[in-house]
Amino acid sequence: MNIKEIARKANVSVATVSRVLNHPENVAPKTKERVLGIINELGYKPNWFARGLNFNKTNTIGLLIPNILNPAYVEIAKGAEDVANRKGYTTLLCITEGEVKKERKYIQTLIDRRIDGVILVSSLLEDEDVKEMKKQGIAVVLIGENKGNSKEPIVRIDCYAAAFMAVNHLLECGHTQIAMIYGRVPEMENKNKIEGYEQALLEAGILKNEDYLIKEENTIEGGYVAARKLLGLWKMPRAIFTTSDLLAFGVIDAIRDADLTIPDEIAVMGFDNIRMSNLMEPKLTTVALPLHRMGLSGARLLLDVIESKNDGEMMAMREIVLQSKLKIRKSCGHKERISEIF
Amino acid sequence: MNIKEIARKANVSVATVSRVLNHPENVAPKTKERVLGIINELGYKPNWFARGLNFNKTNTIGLLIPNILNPAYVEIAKGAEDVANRKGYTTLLCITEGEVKKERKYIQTLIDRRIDGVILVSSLLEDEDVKEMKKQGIAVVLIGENKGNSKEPIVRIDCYAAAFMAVNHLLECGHTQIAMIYGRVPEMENKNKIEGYEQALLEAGILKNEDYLIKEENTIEGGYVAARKLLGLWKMPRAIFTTSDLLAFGVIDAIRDADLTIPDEIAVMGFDNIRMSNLMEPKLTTVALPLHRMGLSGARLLLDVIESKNDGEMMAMREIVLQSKLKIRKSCGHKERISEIF
DNA sequence: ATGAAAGCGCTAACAG
DNA sequence: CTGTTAGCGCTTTCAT
Repeated sequence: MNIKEIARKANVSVATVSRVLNHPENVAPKTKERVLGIINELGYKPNWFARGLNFNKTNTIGLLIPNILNPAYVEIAKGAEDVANRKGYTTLLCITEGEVKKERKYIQTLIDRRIDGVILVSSLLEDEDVKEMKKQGIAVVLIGENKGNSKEPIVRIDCYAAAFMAVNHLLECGHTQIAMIYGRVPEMENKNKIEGYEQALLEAGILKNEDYLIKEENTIEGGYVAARKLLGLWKMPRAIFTTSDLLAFGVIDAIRDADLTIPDEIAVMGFDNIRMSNLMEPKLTTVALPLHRMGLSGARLLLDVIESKNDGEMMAMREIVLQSKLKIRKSCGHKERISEIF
Repeated sequence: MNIKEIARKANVSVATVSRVLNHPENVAPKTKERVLGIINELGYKPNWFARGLNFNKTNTIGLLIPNILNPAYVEIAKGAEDVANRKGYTTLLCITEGEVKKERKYIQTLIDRRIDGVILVSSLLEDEDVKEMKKQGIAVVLIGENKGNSKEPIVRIDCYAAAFMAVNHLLECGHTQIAMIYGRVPEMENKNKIEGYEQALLEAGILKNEDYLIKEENTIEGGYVAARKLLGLWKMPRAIFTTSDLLAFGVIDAIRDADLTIPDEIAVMGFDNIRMSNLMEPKLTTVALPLHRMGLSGARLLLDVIESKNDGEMMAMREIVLQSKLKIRKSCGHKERISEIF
């Protein structure tokens, strides 16, 4: 069923039907009523393609995240989707598995489908890729550190400071043998976290130990594997800082399998504060990120860009830096016990 | 840039360019080469809308799931997306929050966008809604029990049998005071699980206790709340069967907060076997579902329907029943200890 | 093997 | 306020 059919049944021209749908204010109440009646009665829906062909606007955004089995990303995605939905946009969720190749492939389909904009979460895409998208008229917003460090609007947290804070907490708990396990992705974020970790040690006058810095898949399994390496070391670390709660979960599992106790024999610090981090035994001390808010802000930013572009006014570069804070639970020992240690 | 431009630069007609793209076998090698050259050089991409206007095929499927923060659904989604992706389809992930209203809204946008098919996971949609979609030419496949129990192709597991098996295990462990916490959604699935639970008790000659059957949100928080109620009962249950691992997590948390020990003082049985269920302390005994495979099979089924529809051959109703099995870990006590109990 | 031209369903400028 | 009509970019007959 098409607009012509509706026009015929309503005894008007297709233009009038179209107007009823797009500029109802320009059509006589009586005809409007009649046309609307027929439309509802027949359940007519304008053809999406024909519409797009004219408008070249899809009311669709893309959302690229590395891994959907990591609740941290899901939280972000959920925040973004909420906003998009509320504003009448549909979201295309793309799981990149942390592979640039997959990202590029997704970007291509997204461009094909003429989406209005895209949110890149911890993407490995280069400046060049971003340029390409913008050339195709697609708005781009970043969440978290991205490789293509171009001047796009971005929502992020200060990973360097967050890691510094986390490691400092470990230090305050009396630890000196502090290892760090970081995920292969997100690349840039983890780089900053490493700097924070190293700076904290440096300021505490602790020499850095290459064996204490391990890169692994950013998954529970990755954490497990990395922890095994650490636990097998001649001089085992007494505290492990991980760049994600998922990694921390794996670490905890490995420590349990090794019959060591947390936090007495070894402390574990997470990062993200996903829902399940306080279900672990012991409850995980971690860096709390405003994940949902990150997604929210990112989507808002993107929609702003899209709509301001429609109005022709270029948007100035914008950067939103969100706050992270330490969530102190049980896995790093209690501050009250510091005295016991010394 | 459009097909006309390519045609001009290649000194051919638009028809030829179109043919190069769609029926390359019908165009002379030399011209084909030349046109392809220009296309690549200019990075030309056919307009998605114009294409759709002719084909009325979008290579897109929709995937409705109740909750993206439940890893069980995410696993299913991932399985489906894998298949879809591999076959060149894009997936529209829709999070329904277990609300029919949201489901209907999503269905409407999906229809608008002329997607080729949709996978309904534990949907609350009625037969009528499904009819509507099919009328609009959208293929429908179900995963899990759905409300609209229409004759659509479906992938499911036998929830009744699974619950029966789970409760039986609890029985074998010597339990008699067995409670059940079930989620508000998925509705039909949980209904079947209740039947399995009641049947198992019946066969064991245990009278059913209305206080022992609790409905709550299908989340960690829901499990916590429900467990609190149970623990506050005059005659507290000594075993709790939950219809999802997420609920079980909340239950475990509540039990810990009440300073009770699992499984000695109270046993917990989960359902789904999501990745994190063996990170809990104690490791969760649960009903293992082939989640990824469910998604996989669902997507394959859907694509079959879509493509067979294209070939005009109607597909017979198909039902795929997958196997669930008990994953015995620590949270329900050890079988070896049954003797101790008696 | 290629081109001309008729649509696909809709929107919007233009004319009345 | 409403109708006529020319596109939007592409595919596909039907000729040649």
